[in-house]
Amino acid sequence: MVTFNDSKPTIDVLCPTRRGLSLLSNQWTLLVLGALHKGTLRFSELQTIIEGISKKMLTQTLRDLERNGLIKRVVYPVIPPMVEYSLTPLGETIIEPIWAFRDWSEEHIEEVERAREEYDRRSRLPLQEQTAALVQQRAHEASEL
Amino acid sequence: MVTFNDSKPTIDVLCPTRRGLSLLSNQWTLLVLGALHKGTLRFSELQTIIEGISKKMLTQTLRDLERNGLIKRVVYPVIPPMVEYSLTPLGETIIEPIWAFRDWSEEHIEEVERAREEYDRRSRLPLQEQTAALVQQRAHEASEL
DNA sequence: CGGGATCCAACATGATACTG
DNA sequence: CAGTATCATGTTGGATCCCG
Repeated sequence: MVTFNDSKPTIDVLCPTRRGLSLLSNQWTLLVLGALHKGTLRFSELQTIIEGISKKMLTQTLRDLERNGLIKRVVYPVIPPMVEYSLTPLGETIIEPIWAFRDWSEEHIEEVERAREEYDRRSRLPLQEQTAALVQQRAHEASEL
Repeated sequence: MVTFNDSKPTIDVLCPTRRGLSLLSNQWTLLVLGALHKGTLRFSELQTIIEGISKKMLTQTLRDLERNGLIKRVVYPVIPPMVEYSLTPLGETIIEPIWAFRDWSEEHIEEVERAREEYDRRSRLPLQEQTAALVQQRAHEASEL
């Protein structure tokens, strides 16, 4: 079986995994959740911590996370405004999978990037040399065993 | 510390997590990897299994995964063509984080969806009633303790 | 069968300006 | 400070047609 829901041999549009995947529709979501892991942060603190995020995307990401019940938003009626964000209990539960992915990235991302460079290098060669490069590669792999 | 790389108090653009995140740039990547977990599959099998994916996106996703060294592509010189895809050893390593996310989704996605409906329902109310709804909510939470 | 090439609509996102 | 609104642009992905 290759299913994600252990009931059909297809990966159904409505299986939990795909519904969950929709939460990570933008690349910032996971980073915001990760940043909030240690506790409460203000809007401006998040924007400082998450390098490169625009105000617009941070706002939008925070709204989505709040809407999905993963974070809590607290507005203090002061001037200038102050808004604090923190994980809800539900939000805390998603930290573990995020850490799993972070750990995988730290351990394997460089191998991925090496593979990518190798692929790109090879794709710039004429066809005949590609075959030769592959033979080389196989010989290299064999020598590692 | 809220960092993802345990070196700076920011989530750096080049930290492993963000470089890893770029692998999941499209929503199909994770599903394709999951589908290949049990073994080799042909292009057409993948398209059948992953409900809703277009030929174009499947092709593109498979190319990216191959480029990143996560899957292997084997072309059999027959007519009609036959192409088989399978995980590389590197690709196998990413299955565990994927399963972590799948398990989280199965366990928590319904709570997320309930929160979302609640949020949407509440946002359709006039402001005064929103406050009342929040008071209700707090009372409900308190009764659960 | 497993693509590649092209066109086009929808969406995502950055920049900028404005506000309580 | 923490947003919202608007505009401009780039990217994505589906549909379609073609090919060996």
